[in-house]
Amino acid sequence: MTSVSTEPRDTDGPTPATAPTGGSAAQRERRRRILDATITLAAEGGFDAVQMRAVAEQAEVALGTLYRYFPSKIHLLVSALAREFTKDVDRSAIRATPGDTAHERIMYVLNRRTRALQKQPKLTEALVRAFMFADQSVTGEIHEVGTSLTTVIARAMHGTPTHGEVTEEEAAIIRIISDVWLSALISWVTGRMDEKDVEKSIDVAVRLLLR
Amino acid sequence: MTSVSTEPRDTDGPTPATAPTGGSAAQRERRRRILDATITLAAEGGFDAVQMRAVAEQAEVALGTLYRYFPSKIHLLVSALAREFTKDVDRSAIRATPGDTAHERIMYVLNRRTRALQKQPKLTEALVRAFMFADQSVTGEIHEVGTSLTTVIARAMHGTPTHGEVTEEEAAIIRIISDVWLSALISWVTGRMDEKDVEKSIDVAVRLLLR
DNA sequence: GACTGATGTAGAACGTGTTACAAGTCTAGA
DNA sequence: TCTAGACTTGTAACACGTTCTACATCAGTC
Repeated sequence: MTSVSTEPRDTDGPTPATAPTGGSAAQRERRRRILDATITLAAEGGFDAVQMRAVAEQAEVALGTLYRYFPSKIHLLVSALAREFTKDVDRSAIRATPGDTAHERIMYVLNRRTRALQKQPKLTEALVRAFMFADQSVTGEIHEVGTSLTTVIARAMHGTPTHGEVTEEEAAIIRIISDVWLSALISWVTGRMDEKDVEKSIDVAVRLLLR
Repeated sequence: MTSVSTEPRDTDGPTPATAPTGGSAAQRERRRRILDATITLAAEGGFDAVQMRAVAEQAEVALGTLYRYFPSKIHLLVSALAREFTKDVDRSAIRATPGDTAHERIMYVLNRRTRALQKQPKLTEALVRAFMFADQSVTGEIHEVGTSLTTVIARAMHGTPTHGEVTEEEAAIIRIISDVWLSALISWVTGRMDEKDVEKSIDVAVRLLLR
């Protein structure tokens, strides 16, 4: 309970594969099944449908095991989000982003991601709400998500899949764009913006920041 | 349950004072006691300490009555936030904001608000997390908060307490600043940023947007 | 003053996230 | 093979948000 150390893992026991790698093959497999079940349930019924007992049942693990792998529902959902975003980063590394200007390229990647999320509104609702609700204990997973997003935007900005250096100013701009995108996503999830509003608000932000 | 109307109030029954005004004096008084209890509990122990039974007890109303006034814990907390923010707006209407440039004035009001929030970290945590977790049913209260924030920034931008017109572009800039401020606040609440980071990130955003 | 409908009260009950625990199973090393 | 310890299972229990029920109170109307 007194986990005040800076790194939240490995403080008090033999907790297994909190990280995607490590552990036995059976453990990695269990972890995969759990995250798959999470995504499936979230896609069907959103945040409320991701019930720990249901996830455990669908993943064919005991409830206690589920909690051994993911210490809370929020950790579980944010980890699922992190896994999805990581896939995106890998994809963005393969080829250059289409578009002639930084503005066009950034809008391309963000809109593509936005539309993908909007095709699965329930899933998005679950993941975004978990992300927003996360407290200090989820710092690691949150950071992973942030890094993925930053990397993708940075690559789009430069137009190359290579991981070029970014200046201080560019980093600041990227952070602001991320903030705006996330805020817009929240507004969309909670029904305060429609798809057009989301694209528009990001477009305006990018235009103002890159001028 | 089928409250798809644009205005969420008065759809299905004799629900009393959802709005701050209206109802008998005794009802306004109960509403005030409930929100006071909410703020007190939140200030002491944060989101988790705002337990519906505890709020009801401290406000000296029955649990059922509490739910009649505020249909969920989230509504309750966001309403409390809205009340606090409204006080701010009233204050900002009284006198001009100090500062020679829009940048200085905006930073002045946002930093003042930020520091006030940081003096009561538990309270802020409770309010911000509720705000983030709010779903569609809380649209009204959320909108109230957003309007307050926008108004305060707009006044600071122009340097006058009068409610002058804002251009499309100014409105867009204000929205982005709000987004950044909120994101920074979340990061601070969840321990991913310290006070300096918050001020800095807003300062950078304002500088980039007002240049 | 008595009736009536809305409002408030007290407390039980339910659902779901989380924790606890006893017992079974698997793995590494002797 | 045997044993120790970690891991997994199944299940019960607990906490808190939320709902429900039966009764009390209060305001307005006859």
